[in-house]
Formats: sequence, C-alpha cells, structure tokens
Amino acid sequence: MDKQLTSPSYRPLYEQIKVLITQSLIAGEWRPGEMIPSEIELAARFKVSQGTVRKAIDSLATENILIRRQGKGTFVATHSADVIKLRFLRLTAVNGQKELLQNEFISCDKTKASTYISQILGIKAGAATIEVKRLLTFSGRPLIYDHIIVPAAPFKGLNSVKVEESNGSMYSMYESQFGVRMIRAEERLKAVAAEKDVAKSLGLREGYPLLSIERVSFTYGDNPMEWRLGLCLTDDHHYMSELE
Amino acid sequence: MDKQLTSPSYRPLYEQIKVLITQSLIAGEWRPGEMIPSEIELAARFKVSQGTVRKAIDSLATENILIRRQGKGTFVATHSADVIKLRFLRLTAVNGQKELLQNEFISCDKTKASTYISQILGIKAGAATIEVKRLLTFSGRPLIYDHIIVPAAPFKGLNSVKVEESNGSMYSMYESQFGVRMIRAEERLKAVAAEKDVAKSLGLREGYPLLSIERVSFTYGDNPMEWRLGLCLTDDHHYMSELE
DNA sequence: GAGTGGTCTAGACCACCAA
DNA sequence: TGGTGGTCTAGACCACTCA
Repeated sequence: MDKQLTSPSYRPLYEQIKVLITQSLIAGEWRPGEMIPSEIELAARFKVSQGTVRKAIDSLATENILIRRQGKGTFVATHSADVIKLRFLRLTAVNGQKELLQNEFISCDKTKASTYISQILGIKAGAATIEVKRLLTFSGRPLIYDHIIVPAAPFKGLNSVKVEESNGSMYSMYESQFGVRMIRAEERLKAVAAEKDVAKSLGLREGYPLLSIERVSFTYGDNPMEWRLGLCLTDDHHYMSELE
Repeated sequence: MDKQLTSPSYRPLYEQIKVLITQSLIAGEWRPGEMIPSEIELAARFKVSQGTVRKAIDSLATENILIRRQGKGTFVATHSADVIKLRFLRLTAVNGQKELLQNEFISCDKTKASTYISQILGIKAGAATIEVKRLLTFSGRPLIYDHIIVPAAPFKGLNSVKVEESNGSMYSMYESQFGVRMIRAEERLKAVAAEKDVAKSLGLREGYPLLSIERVSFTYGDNPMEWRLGLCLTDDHHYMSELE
C-alpha cells in the first residue's frame, strides 16, 4: 500500500487497517464467535506487512472487540461465551462466593423517548423506544431492580418473551436476536434512597440506601444503543473498580 | 542478551526487560517526572534490539508507570503534574463543572493495625500504622469524609502538618516526601447510610445515603501501601466508570 | 539539524494447537 | 505436521520537539 505522501492530516497505516477491519465487523462479514482470516491473509488482502495488520488487531484486541488465541486464530468477541457472560457486571459478593443469577421479568412496554433519553441514545425526542423492567436475583435474593430503555428501530420484535428467554443476559440476546453487539459502556454511580415501588420489589423499607448505576452501552462506532438504570442492594455485595 | 535456551518456563525477552526497568524505578535510578534513557541507549545497555525495549516500555506506558512523549523522551509518571493530580478521583459534578477541591484536616493518629487492615496491607496484626481523617470539600461544600490508613514504617515522619500541606493530594505528598509512588488502586463501592459523626461532618441527617468507596492502593511490585475509606455525598456528583 | 519516539517492512524463529 | 499467533531483529523512514 502506498505510503503517506505529505497527507494533510497524518493517520498511521495500522489505524486505517483497523477501520477496514471494523467495517467488515459491522457489515457482518465475520460474526460474533467466528474466526477472522489469519494475519498473513489479511496482510495480503490489505497489501501491507503482517506487522501492520498485527498492530491493528492488537488494538482491537485490547478493546475486547477481537480475541486472540495463540495457535488457533483470532476471533470476534461475543457476549454469549460462558466465561464472559457477565462482562459488564461488576457487582460481586463480599465473601467472593459464586452465585446463581436469575431474571425476574416485570414489564416490557412500547414508549416514546423523553428529551433526556433521546439525547443519550442519539435519537429524536418522542421516537419509539422499548422499556424493560426486571428484577435480578442472586442465589434467590432480589438484588438489582433494572430499568432498561432501547431504541425500537434496531430492536424490532423485542418483547417480553425474548426478555424472559434471555435469562438475565440481555447482551447475548441482543447479539443473537438482533445482531447488535455492545463493545463498551459508561457507568455513573450514586447512592440514593429507595423509592416506594423499588423498595417493595427488593423487599426493603422506603429510603433504604441503594447503589444507583446508570449505564449507557455502545456498539461499533461508539453508537449508543442502550440506557439502563440499575438500583442495587449492596449490603452483601460491592461494585469493583480498577484504577490505573 | 542470550536467547532462551529450552528454559523450563518460557518468558519473553521484553518481559525480562520490563522487570529490569521496573527494578531501576524501584531503586530510584530515575525519579518521578524525570526522563529515562532513550530506547536506543536502553537497547545497548540490555543488549537487545530497540524493538524489544520498545515493547517493554509500551507495556509500562499502558500501565501508566511511564509516559511517552514523541520528540521529547520517555518519562517516569508522577502524581504531581497538575493534569493528573486527581488521577484516582473518579467523582465528578453531574453538571460537568470544574470545581475547586479543598482539604479540611480532621485528625492524624498513630495506631495499630487491626486484623483486617493487616491482611490488606500485608503487615503483621498490631503493627504500627498511621490514620488520617479529613474532609474534602468541592467549591466550599463538604462532599467526602475520608479515613486513611498507611503502614508507619515507610511513612516515618508523616504528621498532621504534612497532611495539611498536601492540600488534598496525598499521593503527590507520598511521592515527594517518602518516595512512595502509587501505580494502581482497587476500589469497592457500596451504598450505605450515614452514621452519626460522618453525617455531622457532612452536614446531613443520620441515615442519609452515601457512596462508600473502599480503596487499596499499590506501589511498584503490587505492594499494598494505603487503605482508604471515602464516604461521599452524591446528590450532585457521580462516580464515573468505563467498561470495556 | 540533532535527537526522540512512532511507523513500517521483511524475514527468521518460537510456542501453541489440532488433526 | 502444518497453520496460527507471539517474539525478536535490523534497518529505513516519518513526525515531533527544541535549541
């Protein structure tokens, strides 16, 4: 491939390759869980050296978009694999015990986006959305009251049956049912007092301190695709965060 | 440098170089903020190629232990630089406004490690520790009640004067006064009800929901060097977390 | 212009995996 | 045994910084 010739805004080759690979991912050329072509093949295809492809893949791998397995190949990351089913769930038991997660469906409604939600999801105010409410229980004890909002367009056909079948992992359901893969999320945490209905669902008195987790999830290209508010009882659990 | 000759447990060369560089950092050969030798110099010193040194430095740079500056050199990261003074503080105002942080000293005592603290800090139960309590105010409003415990040995001479002079940034004080640089921290978050004395300090009623942040900070070699419990009022602030 | 980190290449060899 | 990713090298050239 031609070198950069005094290009106005310089962009490294490997970043351009990264974009090309990402485009193939968006286009669905390689689906979640599948293996992508080997570095040598991609190098030939893009007419660059193997080292340049490697650098592009390295970058996508650190972003958890691709997964490298020595001796086997490079794979498209997925939320369905057992190991990473709860990749975005940072809540763990204080005593470190393994827990059984269960999903208790509350409601699933067709609604319209408020101004706030429309700005977050990058859609028009009043655009069609789908709202899901559910209760997550750990080892039988209700711990998280979840309120989820997604734009209706990419999730046409999402209903209570699909939510109940998802069995707690909305992300793998989004992936298999709608081809929407989340690659990144931002969370904002607060301590709040439990409101009446939430307190009732969690079996608490009103005003009990809850950890409020507001999450926005992004798919390829940093497109916001889900808003979520989780209210968590943290008496026996905590949220883990690593600072580096 | 000699290649690996059928070594029982294989370790890449660049990881060994990484260890050597880290050792020089621990030994204080290059101090925080200083520039380390160029890649070419280090390659000559360790008798490996520049690319191998580069890979070791890359790794240390992504861990925020070194900082690369194109055209200038590679520098030892520090907590004193203005830009990253609050590197470990994830609490930001909901409206995104910039705020003035101030430090209100409460107490500084010589104590002995409880069983819990001794396990966390990797010292003997009953070993000498130093406990600091303080109030952090943002734009004049008290927002965080901090309880800090460090082992006495590495922080000999730490007293109320030094805490007050630190003006909120304990980490840059640890660095300049005691040569202890924190490179990583783990935080565990919960929602709790404000206890009496904390509520009073923050100007709240007892039982008010607070965000509890328990933090353990590590210096080179993953040595735990500080335990901290912050109780935060999150009415107008939230804790930011990125999931990838 | 000299020195630094950043990119890109081409090729060799190693470790890991599966058939 | 062949294919994959992982390491290492040597050398060329580019972009950035500062005197």
